[in-house]
Amino acid sequence: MASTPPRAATLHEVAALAGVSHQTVSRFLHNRGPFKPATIERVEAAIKELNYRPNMIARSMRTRETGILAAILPSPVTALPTPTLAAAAEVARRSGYFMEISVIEGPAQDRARRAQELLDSGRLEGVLSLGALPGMSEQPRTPTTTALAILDQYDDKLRGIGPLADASVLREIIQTLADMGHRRFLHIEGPQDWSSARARRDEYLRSIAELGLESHGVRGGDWTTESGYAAISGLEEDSCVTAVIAANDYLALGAVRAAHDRCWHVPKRLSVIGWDDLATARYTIPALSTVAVDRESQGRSAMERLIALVRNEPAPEPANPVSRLILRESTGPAPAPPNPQR
Amino acid sequence: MASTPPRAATLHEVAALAGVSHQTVSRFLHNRGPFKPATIERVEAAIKELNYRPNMIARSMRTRETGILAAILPSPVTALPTPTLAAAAEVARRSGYFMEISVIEGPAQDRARRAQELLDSGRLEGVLSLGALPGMSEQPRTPTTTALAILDQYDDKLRGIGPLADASVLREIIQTLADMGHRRFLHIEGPQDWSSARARRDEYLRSIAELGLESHGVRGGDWTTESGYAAISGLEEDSCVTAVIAANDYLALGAVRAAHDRCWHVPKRLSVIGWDDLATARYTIPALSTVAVDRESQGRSAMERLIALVRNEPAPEPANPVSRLILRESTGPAPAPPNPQR
DNA sequence: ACGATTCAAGTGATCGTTCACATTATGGGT
DNA sequence: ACCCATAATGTGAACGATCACTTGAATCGT
Repeated sequence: MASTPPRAATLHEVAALAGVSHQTVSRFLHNRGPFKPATIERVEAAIKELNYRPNMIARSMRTRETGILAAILPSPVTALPTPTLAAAAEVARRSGYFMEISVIEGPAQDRARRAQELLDSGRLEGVLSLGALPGMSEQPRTPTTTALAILDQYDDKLRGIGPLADASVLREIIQTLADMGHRRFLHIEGPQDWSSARARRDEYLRSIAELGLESHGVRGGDWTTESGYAAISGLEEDSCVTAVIAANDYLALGAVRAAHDRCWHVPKRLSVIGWDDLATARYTIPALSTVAVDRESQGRSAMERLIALVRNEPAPEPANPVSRLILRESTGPAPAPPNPQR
Repeated sequence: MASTPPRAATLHEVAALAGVSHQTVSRFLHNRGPFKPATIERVEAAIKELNYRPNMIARSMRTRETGILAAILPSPVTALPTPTLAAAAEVARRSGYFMEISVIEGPAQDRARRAQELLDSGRLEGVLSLGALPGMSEQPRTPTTTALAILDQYDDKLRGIGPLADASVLREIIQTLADMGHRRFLHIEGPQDWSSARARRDEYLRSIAELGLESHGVRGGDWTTESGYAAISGLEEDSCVTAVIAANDYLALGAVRAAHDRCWHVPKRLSVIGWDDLATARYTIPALSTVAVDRESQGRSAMERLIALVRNEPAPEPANPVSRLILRESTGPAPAPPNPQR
């Protein structure tokens, strides 16, 4: 009807049009207190007429609550951890919060600075970091600080978020492969500023040593398929490596393809095992052995922890993250040694 | 030193401590106007002492600018389109905006409603939707509305964002396969509320008809590997389909594996082609033929369009999205007919 | 018919910042 | 010593909502 107003309608304008006070409209929007039917009608009409929408910024300014939590992730991640994020978002939603995702680029140092800016902005009630932030640790919300929870499988000091399930699975993997006759291993690691990557690497080295097996070393260094491909295609022909443990499925897929390209059959000549159980892992050829991490429950309990920190409630019982070894076609018995030793 | 203050320091507190007016501190924070060296020193000291951080909410309330754009995506997407998002975020960053990602769950109807809420919240200066929003279309920013750009390969009315590169590639695919002797095709489609999925399906049907080839129909319906697997494993043994065109790489990977499981060699018995050129597509076995969509430039120009809408500038020249057919190991000549016809 | 009680709605301050404007130093020329 | 331009800083009102109170209208028992 009327020409476009110069700006969005405010509470006061609605109130004026409805012939009531601004406070009445505010109460109406929050379903507080009883109203006379006539009032309801007039206010509703005015809201509709002006196409009124509450200004969240003004509201947040007064209440100091935004209802928004952010999940932040480092950018150079091959694929965003969708199931983790989805589970976290679902928990947030059910608790009345909205979760947004902020991708923070750059080296670890920069990331911590940008994360601090987010924490200080006052725009967020809590921040869930996927991946470690150098020099920062979990903190509850106070009038001066925004709550921060860190999901990095383990926090920086390896104080367990749940038991060290991570490590135990790696040992199980190596034991299983050893039982199949494998003696010489290779680890393709992830970026070492991820504590989950560090934990896998460390447990790999420890298990190899404790079980009296041989390691041909550690390669890789980021989370990409290319890196996995390079790790295997760069291997000497006589390396005698028969089993490869990759820090994630992308690395493992690259490794499988590299083996294929140099005519090393997987698993007859080389066994490969990944980590994460990507949605496609059971459909690849050969189907990829991997570690299924319960990413849903991981995301869920991290978000529950964050919300407890936001509300200054005691931390909820953390769900035990269950990491489960899944053997598929990419692993098998070690090949018979090319030239028998005795 | 001092005990934790009841709440974060404000401009006024800094000003009081430094012995200047709040406005001087504000100016200082924005590098406006010259200052006496002594003033600079005192203000800097006060900011440090109180660990002052400007409250972005209060600032936004006054300036009506938040510097924040959001990319929204529907949730049931197998993997977030990382390259697109990264490119978009980079453009935003360079233009002085911060891009956050909001995942909106639920059916198309709900999504549109939630998107509208985001648009109305006042928290965002612009919204970039990946995927169509029923009943909503691109709009510039006005005092009462938030800018909205939609990236769905093509917008709802198929008014080309750039030329219909999409379609032309599909025709090229079919022509190429026909040249290799293929006569009977199958399309595995994506969800039809995505206009890109619709465009692929429509062009598939049109090309088949115009080139005088046969279609065994259309299967699929979402973007998942499972769906692709089911499409092929459900195929009759005597379907005579020799070429499968999937609407994305996940569907294609499922199709390849299903073929493998029923002992249909890819590509000797069945050629499969995907869409998107996933990072892993060139490493799968067999390496997947696919369509490389320039997702970076797609994300980039969508974000440039959004920023122009936010600033009420004329729309920038859209970069021509170049879709390029990449033939790898999963496609090959059609098999000789099992029983020669003449 | 009147005071007490509950119902319904109104008033003005406030959150922390920026805007528009007013005011007070400072220094140089005559 | 005075004026004036410019440098440097100060003042108070917005922004649009909510909070903490206060006030006026209806209801009811006696």
